[in-house]
Amino acid sequence: MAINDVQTLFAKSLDESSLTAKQKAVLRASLTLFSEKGYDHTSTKDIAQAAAVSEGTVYKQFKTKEGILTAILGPFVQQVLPRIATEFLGDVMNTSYPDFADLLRSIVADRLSFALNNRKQLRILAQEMVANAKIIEGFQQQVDRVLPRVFPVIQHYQQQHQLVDWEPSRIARYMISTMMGYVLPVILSDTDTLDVAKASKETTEFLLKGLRP
Amino acid sequence: MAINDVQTLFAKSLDESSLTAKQKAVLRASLTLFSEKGYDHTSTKDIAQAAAVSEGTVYKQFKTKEGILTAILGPFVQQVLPRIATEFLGDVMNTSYPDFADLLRSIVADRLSFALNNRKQLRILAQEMVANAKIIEGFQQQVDRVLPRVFPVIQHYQQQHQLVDWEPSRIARYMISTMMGYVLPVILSDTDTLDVAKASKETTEFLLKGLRP
Amino acid sequence: MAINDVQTLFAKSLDESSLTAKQKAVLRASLTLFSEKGYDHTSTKDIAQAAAVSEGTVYKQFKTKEGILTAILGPFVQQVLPRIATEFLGDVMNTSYPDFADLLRSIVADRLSFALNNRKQLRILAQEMVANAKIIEGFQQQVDRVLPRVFPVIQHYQQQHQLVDWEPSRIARYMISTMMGYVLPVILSDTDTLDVAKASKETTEFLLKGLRP
Amino acid sequence: MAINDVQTLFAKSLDESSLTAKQKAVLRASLTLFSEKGYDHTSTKDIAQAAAVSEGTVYKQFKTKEGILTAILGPFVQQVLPRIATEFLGDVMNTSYPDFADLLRSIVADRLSFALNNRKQLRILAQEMVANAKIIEGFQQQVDRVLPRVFPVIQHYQQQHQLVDWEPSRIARYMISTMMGYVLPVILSDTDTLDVAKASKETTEFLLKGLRP
DNA sequence: GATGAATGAGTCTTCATTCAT
DNA sequence: AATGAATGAAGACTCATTCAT
Repeated sequence: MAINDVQTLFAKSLDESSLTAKQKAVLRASLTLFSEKGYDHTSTKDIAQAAAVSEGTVYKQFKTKEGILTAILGPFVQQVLPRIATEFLGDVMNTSYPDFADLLRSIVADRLSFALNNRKQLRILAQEMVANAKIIEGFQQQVDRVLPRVFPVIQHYQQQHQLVDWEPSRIARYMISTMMGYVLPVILSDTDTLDVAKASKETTEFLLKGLRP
Repeated sequence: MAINDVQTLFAKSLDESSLTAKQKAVLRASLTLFSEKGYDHTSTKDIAQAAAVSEGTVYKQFKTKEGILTAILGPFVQQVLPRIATEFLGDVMNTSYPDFADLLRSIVADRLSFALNNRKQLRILAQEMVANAKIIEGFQQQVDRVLPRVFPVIQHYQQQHQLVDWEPSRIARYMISTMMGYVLPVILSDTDTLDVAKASKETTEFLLKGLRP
Repeated sequence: MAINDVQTLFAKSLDESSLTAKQKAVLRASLTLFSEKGYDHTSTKDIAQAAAVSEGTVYKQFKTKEGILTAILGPFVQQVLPRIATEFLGDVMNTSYPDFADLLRSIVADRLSFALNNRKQLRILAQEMVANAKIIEGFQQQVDRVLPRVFPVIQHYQQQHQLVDWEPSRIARYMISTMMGYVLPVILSDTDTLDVAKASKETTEFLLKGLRP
Repeated sequence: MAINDVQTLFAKSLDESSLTAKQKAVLRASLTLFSEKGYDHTSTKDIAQAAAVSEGTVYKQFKTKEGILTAILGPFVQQVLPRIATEFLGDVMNTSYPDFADLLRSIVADRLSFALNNRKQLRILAQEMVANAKIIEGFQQQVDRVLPRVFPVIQHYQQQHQLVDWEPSRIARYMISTMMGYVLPVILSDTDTLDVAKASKETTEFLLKGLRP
């Protein structure tokens, strides 16, 4: 399953990296603080204290404060995101669901779980995307690279008359929008929790209705 | 039409307010700078310069920097938003569209235009909602107050078998999500422009399919 | 009696002055605020509000903030103080108390009352003397001018063997010190009140013992 | 002798404290500047420059500007003052002067020296006491705690008919007042210097006369 | 590698003072 | 005479970043 891969990949980038225990602590503390108080409102002093480390240590590996953000978001955006996309597409292709309904069910459940498991990073990502024009462009580029690879899949089901004959980008938009409708509130307010099973079922039900020919 | 009212209302709150020409310049400059660089990355010195005004003047009316934000977002969230909601519901009720399709077309076109016309404020609102736990709560409260008033309308069309028999909140969620799918990218990246007519048509088409019984 | 003269003199400087009602209000408000929060911690805005007057009005008569202080302390130090000293000496000389004890009783009662009646000004005076090297010099000059005129009186009683044969300045020092011992606590903490009658009696009793030949 | 202890104690609190050389420079510079220009008229920039240190360094140890004041006055009021009082009383009790005259001579010489050696701090203390209601209360509390411990000593000499039969608090008041009469002018105007030997002699002479039965 | 003292530019905010109306 | 909007120079404080130990 892709889900586990996501976590594994991200965990790996922490373990494989030539980071000392203290520097990992810095990253972990930063992840929490950034998602709680936002990047701008987190001082390097805060991070050092939360990581039980001196401020000097914070700057040993990550030359700047933005370096920490990059260390958290960079792999997420530039590696983890595309790679899981590829794997995921491989999954889809290999399994080659005969039914679009089955594919949709798989996609939705997978993505919702992913979002739930990576709430903190996604929250930081959202914060930075909204505050930082540069980040949003980087994200846009990744999306633009990944999305077209999904189009053939969509077209495949359109040819089999299982999907309405709209532009693939439009269909992708609705899929993403509808999932976001469940995910965004959870990311923004840490209070609510998401019943993934129910949400997946509802999302699939609506999308199947709305996207059938 | 509600659209014009929105603009009028907001324009009024600038004109009616006991603000000097210079103070209005402060507000206008802040609106632009906040939406461009974000609230945190805009210094009061920036604002003063952009408004061609001294820093002292900035603080004459708006006691604090946050006061400026409140002056921009406050009316938007606490007055404009609810008021247009009420007016809008009045519109809907009075006109009493016999067809849900007509209602939907009206809603979608209206909301998309509103979003487009208030891009900057919405961008700031998004920034603050993501960065500021308090703002998101205030927004949530407004939503919680307005949304239930829409439910009867939904139920009305359900009884007439024009709408699928799901919970009103779920139906509202999909309507909002789908519209957000068009609006969010425009808000976040000021580059793209939205073809409201086309977007309205597409949104309506999809929602009608997905929400019919 | 000298006491009333003091008040009269000070009141006169308010009434006689070519000040409008509003400007007098400024002076009254300043007197209160300065004595409560100190000169430095009182802003001209505070004064304007407390006097129910615009900031512009504050500056109409008193060109600067220090001008207000001068308007309050100036007459007190440069006119009122010396003048009452003169009058008082005239009193003493004219009445020509045969007994030093009678003179002392008169002096002490008079000065303690004066201090009590002018608490606020004295408090401000104390604040400024301690904070401001210039003020203390001005005060010192006045003291140096007034004090020598008291010496003959002291010497008179020394020649009559009613007063110990110390330097007049030393005798004056003890008289002032002892009275200050009662007055200072009252000035510094507005809470206590002084039983002038009792204090006068005690002070006189001690000084007579300590200063007799 | 208590005198040396005073200096030692205060010097210790500088040396023992975990302060860098630079931080001590900050404290020294502040002590001078505060006593010269007053707390309010000394900016943190002034302090930094006088200490040949960056403003950041000033704030490293002393979180706020008031923190510097506390670092200077705090130990003085809360530790040094009471401790020397205790030690001093120990001195008095142990030595158990048979003659009140001897005790008085000892007290007066000791206190006058102390005042002279701590001019700067006392000047700042005076400034703050007059400007700051809180400081004066803290000081009052210390006085209220220390003074009653002196009363038994006074009563002891009263029983031996060496001291007039007034309330101990009244006797203490005159002792303090008379000493203050010599000390205050020196503290307020840094120009004069005090001939401690002469002042002690005079003070004792007057008090003995004034306080004998 | 790790520390934390040191830096200094930058931030929000206050305030005495001026001036057009 | 009176107003209060406007000014801009400080002021206290923060923070990312560097460097000697």
